[in-house]
Amino acid sequence: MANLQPKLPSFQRACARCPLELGDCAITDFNLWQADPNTAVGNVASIAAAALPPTSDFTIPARRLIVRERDRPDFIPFVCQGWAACSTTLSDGRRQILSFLLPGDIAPTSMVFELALEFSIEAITDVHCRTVKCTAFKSVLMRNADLFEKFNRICSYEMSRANQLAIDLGRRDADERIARLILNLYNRMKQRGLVRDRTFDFPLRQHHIADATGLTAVHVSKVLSEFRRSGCIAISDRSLTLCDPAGFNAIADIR
Amino acid sequence: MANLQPKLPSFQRACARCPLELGDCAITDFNLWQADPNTAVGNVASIAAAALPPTSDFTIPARRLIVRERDRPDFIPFVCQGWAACSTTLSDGRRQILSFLLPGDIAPTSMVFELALEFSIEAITDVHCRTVKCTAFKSVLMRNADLFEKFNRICSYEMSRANQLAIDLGRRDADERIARLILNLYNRMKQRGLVRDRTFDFPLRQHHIADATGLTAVHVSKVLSEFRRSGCIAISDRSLTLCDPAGFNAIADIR
DNA sequence: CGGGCAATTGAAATACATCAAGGCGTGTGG
DNA sequence: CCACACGCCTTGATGTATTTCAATTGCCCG
Repeated sequence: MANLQPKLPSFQRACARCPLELGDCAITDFNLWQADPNTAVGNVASIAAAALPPTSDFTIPARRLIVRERDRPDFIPFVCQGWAACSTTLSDGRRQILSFLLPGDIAPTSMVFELALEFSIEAITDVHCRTVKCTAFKSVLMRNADLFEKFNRICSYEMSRANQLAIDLGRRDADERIARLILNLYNRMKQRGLVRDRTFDFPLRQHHIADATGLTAVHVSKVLSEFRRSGCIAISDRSLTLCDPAGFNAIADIR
Repeated sequence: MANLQPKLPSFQRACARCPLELGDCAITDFNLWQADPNTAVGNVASIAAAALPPTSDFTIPARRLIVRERDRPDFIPFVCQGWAACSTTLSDGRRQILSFLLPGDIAPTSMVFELALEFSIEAITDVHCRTVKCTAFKSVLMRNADLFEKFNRICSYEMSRANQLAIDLGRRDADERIARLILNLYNRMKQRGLVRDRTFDFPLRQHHIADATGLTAVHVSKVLSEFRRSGCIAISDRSLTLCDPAGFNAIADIR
């Protein structure tokens, strides 16, 4: 994977700019850098070290599951590098992706409290995770009002994103759904400082877009071709450029 | 409305059986009966009375909005009687219903913490509500671990319902969506002791079903006709009977 | 070199939307 | 009391967005 450095030092390199540049990063929010003394800086280090839960790190290769539906993991992962997808699969194989996890994201917060998972999390690229034990995480949240509030904000965001998804799937056509998905990813990457010249890493396969928008991969291919032909976006070599933001927002019915 | 008694005494009558018969009722969970001395019984009365937030009651006629999108109400309503729908509307009029509120339900919990609402709540039948101030409710939750846990369970349920909705809208056809909606309502009414002989009050218009399933009212009419013709369900006079549970579960792709 | 995943493209099928007309029940104003 | 409008449901005819099927290509990887 082009966007992933080879070994564990890679984690630190990718994260080196994190507490400074990343505006919106769950790992920073929850103070997990501190577990790595090399990355503890500024106000991050000032939060009570005693409150820190133990973490553990690992890398999952692309296309592998990180957690499986109906599992009961006792940890919750944070994504340090790479992209992942949360999805559920029906008995006959139909699949719906509920959310994408980008670098800096925490997995769905229901993992902290729920007994059995209602979704799988699958690595799209190679994914470097840092995980926290649920019990430890819960007790940190209970003892630290600030972290608790951050956690609640994330829960609210999840809820509102889930509602948005339902509206998009129920009441928007294919063009709108796909354009909105791409813009959502664009904006989240931008918040994290991962967009340069309107261009960002875009590792999704068309079947990921299909499963996220409730369409088929064939139709996604046709719509994307049309988007490219009209000059709104350009996709090449796993990266996407937003060529005509105004036009694309119009397609996405934004504003 | 057949299922609504005339005046305020009606509230008490409808609720008289509540803490005893209703297995799954947010109003009971949060101890709001206690505000009415006549209905405080058993362990309900045993919870610290000091922790009780003040409530206020009112009735909203059918088809009226209870709260409007983008409003910032400082209260959260509980539904004592009647049905309501939470929905969002796009600029061009397309509408998606995100959830139905049945007797005993609390409105979406985001109302407690969010600043601006992302949905409207509309009375389907005449609705009798009991509302609680958000600030008072929050402080009760913070002081009472038991209530806090109940609140969290409701949040989790909301989240998992929102995900279910996305899956249904993204990956299931019209028959499945409609059957699943009806079964979901059936089961929730049953939990509340409001199903008798497989029959329950069903005040939804076909356009409600359409807006909840992402279909048009015309198509809903055709699908429902087919369901009736095949003998799975019977609908008459605002009430619905589940004639063939096994067959209907099969249509809904359950189990 | 073969084999599997990914993307593209065209033709045919289909699920659902849209359009249109009619019926039925209910409230309302003359 | 009737006329009329209006909301709600039904049904058929037609239109269309998206799926399904199929064939082809490129590409990466072993």
